[in-house]
Amino acid sequence: MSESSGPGNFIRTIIDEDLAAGRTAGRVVTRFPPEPNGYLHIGHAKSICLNFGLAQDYGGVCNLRFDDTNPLTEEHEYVASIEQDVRWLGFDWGERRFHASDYFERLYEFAVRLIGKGSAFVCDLSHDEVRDARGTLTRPGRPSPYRDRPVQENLALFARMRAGDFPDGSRTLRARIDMASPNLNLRDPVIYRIRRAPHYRTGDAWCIYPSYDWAHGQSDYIEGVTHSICTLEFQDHRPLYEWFLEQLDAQPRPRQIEFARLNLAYAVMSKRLLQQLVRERVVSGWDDPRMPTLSGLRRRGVTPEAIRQFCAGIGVAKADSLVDMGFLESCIRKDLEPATPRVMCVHDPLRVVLTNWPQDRVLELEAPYFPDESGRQGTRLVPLSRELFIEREDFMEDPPKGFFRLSPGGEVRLRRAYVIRCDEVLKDAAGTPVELRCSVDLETLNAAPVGRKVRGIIHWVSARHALPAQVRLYDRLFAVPNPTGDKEGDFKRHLNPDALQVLAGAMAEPSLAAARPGERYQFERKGFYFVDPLDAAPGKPVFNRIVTLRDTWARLQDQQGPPGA
RNA sequence: UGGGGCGUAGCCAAGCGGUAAGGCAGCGGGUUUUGAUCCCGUCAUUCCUAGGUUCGAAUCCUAGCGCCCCAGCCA
Repeated sequence: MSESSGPGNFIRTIIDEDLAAGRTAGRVVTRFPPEPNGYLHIGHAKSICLNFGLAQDYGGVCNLRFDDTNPLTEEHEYVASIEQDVRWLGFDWGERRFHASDYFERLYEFAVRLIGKGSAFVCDLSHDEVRDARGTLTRPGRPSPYRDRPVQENLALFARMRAGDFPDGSRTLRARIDMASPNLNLRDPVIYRIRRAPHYRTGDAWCIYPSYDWAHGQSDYIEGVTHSICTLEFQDHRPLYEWFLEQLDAQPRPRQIEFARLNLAYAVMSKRLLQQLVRERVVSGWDDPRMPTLSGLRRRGVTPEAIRQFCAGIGVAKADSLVDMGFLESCIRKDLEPATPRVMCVHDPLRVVLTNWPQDRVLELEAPYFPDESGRQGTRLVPLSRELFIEREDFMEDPPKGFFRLSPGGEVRLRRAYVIRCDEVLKDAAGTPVELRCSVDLETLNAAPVGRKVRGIIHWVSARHALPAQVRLYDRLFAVPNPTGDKEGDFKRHLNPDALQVLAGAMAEPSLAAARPGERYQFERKGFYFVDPLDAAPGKPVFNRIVTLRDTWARLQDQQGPPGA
C-alpha cells in the first residue's frame, strides 16, 4: 500500500500479474508524459502520483518525458512550470528527464523501417481529402490513391519531406493499416506531417514532426517503459500502439493501460478551458488561487501533502467520476489541522466598548498558538483594551433558537479572555448596529462564570492594536458541479461571481504584523489562511483563505433556509 | 445504425464464486475557552434491469437499459 497511489487498484493487479509472469524481467518503468503547452492541474497530479507512486512502490523508476511533438503550441515556459510543479508535489525524476524530441532521429529511422516493410506510405492527399476519405463511424473509408506507392518511391519522397522539398501540409506519411477498420485510428493514420515551425528545443532542424501515436509508443519503447499509463480516451489508440510496436519487432514491449481522468466538481479540468480563462483575464493567471492548477493551489496555500492524500484517496479506476470538492477540502483540513498556529482575525468588524474597562488599561494576554489539548508549545501576546472589534455576524439582535453568540442582554466569552455581556446596542440611522456597549465579568479570566453557563465563544481583536489586513476569500470557481456538462453554451456562464471576495476592513491581531510570506495560520472559527508570497509586504500581510473550517452552525442555518428570505 | 469502455450508498471506491472493505458527506451522542479538532455509534438484506447456471452470484452466461469516448496533419 502506498500513500501516493492508494491500495488495490486494477493497475496494480496488472503489474502484479506481469511481474509474476516474468513479463518485464522484474522491472517497473513508468513515465509521466506532459505536453509542454499549458500548466499542470490537479488532474495531472493524479497521474503524477500514480506513475511516480507505482515506480516507488515497485522499486522501479518513473521518467519525466515531455511529449513535445507539436511545435505550434509548445513553449519552454511550460516545461519550466511543469518541472517546478512536479518537484513541488514531491516527486523526483533524478536524471530521467526526457523529451520526445530527443528521439526525432530514431523515430525517423523507425519510420523508414516501416516504409521498407510496406507498412507506411507517403500520401499526397490534402487535409480535406484525407478527411473525406476516412469514412464515418458507420461507413468504411476509401484507400488513398497513393497507398500502393512502391517502397523506393516512398523512401525517396519521405527523405524529401524531411529535406524540406514540399510545402507545409502538402504530404504526409501514413501507416498502411486498414481503411475499413471500425476503429478509425487504424484507417491509415498520419504519422508525419510537414510543419515549418521552429521547435522550442530542436529549432529549425526539422520541418516534419511525428504525430502523437507514432511518437508516444516508440518513445516508451526507447525508454524501456514497462507500463504506459494514460487516460481513457486513448483506449481506442491501443491497437495502433501495439501495431506499431509489432511492426518494429520491439522487444520487450511496453504495455498501455488506461484509467479514468479526474473530474472535480465545480471546476474545469481541461487545459484548453483553463487557458481560455487565463487569456480572457477571467482569472489573474495560471496561478490564480481559484484555479485547479497546481500553481493556483500552491498560491492559495494548499500543501503538496494534501494533494497527495487527495490523489491517494480518490482511487484509480475506469469509471467516469466527478469527485466532490468536499473531499479535497477534507484532505486540506486534515493536513493543516495538527500543526497550523491559531490566531484571531475579524473579517467584518463591529465595534465593542467595554464600559467597565479603564480607558487606558491594556492587558497583554499570553495566548497559546495551539489548542490546549494538542500538547504543542508556543504562545503570542494578545492585547486587550477598552475597545474591540468582533465579527459582525457574531452579534444578532433577534437571534434564532440555538444561537449562542452575542445578543442584547446576552453573554459570550471572548476567546482566551473574559466573558462579556451586551448591555446596549448603538445603531445608525438605517438601524444597523454600529457599536455594542458591553460589560466585562472580571472574574472570568481562565475561569468559568459563576451561577450560569456561557456557551458561546467568539474571536475578537483590540481596536487600538488591530492590524488592518487584506484578506482574500476564495471559493469554488464555478457555481454548478459540472460546468461543461451541457453540450451547448459557454461554460463561462456558470462562473461563480463570488469565487473571490476581497475583504476591505479585516482586522487582525497585532502579532500578525510579523507574518511572513508563505506562512499558514488558522484564523480561529474561520479557516486556514496563507500569507500570499507575492503580494504581502513587511508589516502588511495579505491572507489567502485556503479553506474554511467546518461550520456546523452555518450548515444548520442553510437547512432552515436563508435568513430573511 | 460502427467500434471501444463503464454502471457497487449522495460522492469516490474495494471486491476476482463462499454471503457487500474503506474514505468523504449525512445522522445520533460524548469531550471541548474554536458551533473547529477529537472520540463513540449509525449509514447498501443488496451491487443498472430481467432472466439463467450454481448448494451458493456484485462476481459466470444471455438479453436489455443507461452513460462516456472515437470521424485533428492535437495530445
